[in-house]
Amino acid sequence: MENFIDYILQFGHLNKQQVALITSKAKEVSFQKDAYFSEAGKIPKQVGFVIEGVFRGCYYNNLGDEITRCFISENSLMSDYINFEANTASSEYIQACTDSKIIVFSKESWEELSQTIVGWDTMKNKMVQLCMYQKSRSNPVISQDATTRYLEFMDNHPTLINRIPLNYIASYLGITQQSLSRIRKNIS
Amino acid sequence: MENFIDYILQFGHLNKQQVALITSKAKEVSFQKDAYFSEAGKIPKQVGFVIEGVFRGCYYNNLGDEITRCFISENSLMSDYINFEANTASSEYIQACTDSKIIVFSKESWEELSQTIVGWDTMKNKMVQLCMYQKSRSNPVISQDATTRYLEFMDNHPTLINRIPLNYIASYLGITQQSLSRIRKNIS
DNA sequence: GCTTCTTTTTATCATTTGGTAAAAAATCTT
DNA sequence: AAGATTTTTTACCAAATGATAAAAAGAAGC
Repeated sequence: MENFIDYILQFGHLNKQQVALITSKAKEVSFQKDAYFSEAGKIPKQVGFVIEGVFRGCYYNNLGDEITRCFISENSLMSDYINFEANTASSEYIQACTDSKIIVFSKESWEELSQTIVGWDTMKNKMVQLCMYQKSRSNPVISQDATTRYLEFMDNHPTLINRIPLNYIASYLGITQQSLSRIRKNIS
Repeated sequence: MENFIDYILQFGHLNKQQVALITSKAKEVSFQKDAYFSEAGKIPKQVGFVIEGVFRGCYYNNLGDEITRCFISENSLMSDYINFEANTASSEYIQACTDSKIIVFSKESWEELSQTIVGWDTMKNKMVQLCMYQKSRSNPVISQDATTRYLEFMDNHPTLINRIPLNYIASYLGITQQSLSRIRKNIS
């Protein structure tokens, strides 16, 4: 929980009372590997913050291929935020890649914070926007070849490589698992 | 200007006075083809809204290749918003692909609106977040082959194909201009 | 209309990546 | 420990894309 408080204090100041209020609204939840935090076709009802573990955002294309769009690891906000706000169904899944612990806020709690803490909305929006921005910046670059994308992935996510299956990483990088295996061999 | 008012009214209600205030802060500006709205290394000082024309977000990689990250056409918000808000230098360019007309708000004007119009911040953040979200969704999908990416690009941007140079589109799709030319030939 | 400059296409060959199949290695169950 | 399952690696060949060079087409200036 302290990690989450540290995280939000990056975006503005809060007094002890306010911190206590936020803490009281948060709930710690465990997720087993492969469990879904959010599912395609359902309206996202929660905002999460990853305490321990790794999640991924993914979807299926018209050929049934599974495509990983992003990874979310420790000390990151996790939500299909646009659909969460708009009360609309998501088109993606958010799935635990490992056994995980997260903090969640229900939609009601999340909205109550806006009404009771002056300045929370500003902090919240900075948080959400920075999140979206960073995600867009860490994505693999389509004009680079697969080897370069893999090397940059390891730069951006040095701790992930040994924690999640390589087929997730391959689908994130836009290549087959076999190609990724070949690339790993050629590098080392 | 009406287009911009229609655009913002999607995100909330405003009375006539409020609309008039917003209008008074906006300035219409022309951009010639190739001119920069925003530049790498500089702090973005304006938020724009495209009335007529097409812009692109682009940057240079370590080989000096020019890479197009997005296109921004009529009736869209245009800004390196995170750096605009944070007063930090951008790492990208926003460049006019055609002669264009846009509306701009200076940073001062943009912030005055927050202080004078109740609810503007909420509308503004919805706008910005939806913008970021849509941009991330319309990006070429890295796991698709170049032909599919090109076909989806034409679906997503049917009006762009005849208005902007093909090398911009190629760099957006992550392929060489020669490859794009070959793909176009094979399709038709 | 002619020249110059820019954009787009074509062509050839090397390299990268995908598709398919199978083997090997690692992990999990019992 | 043995068997079953999952994950990762290998191998082979076909297809897609890149690199380089050059030609063709189109646009701009005089």
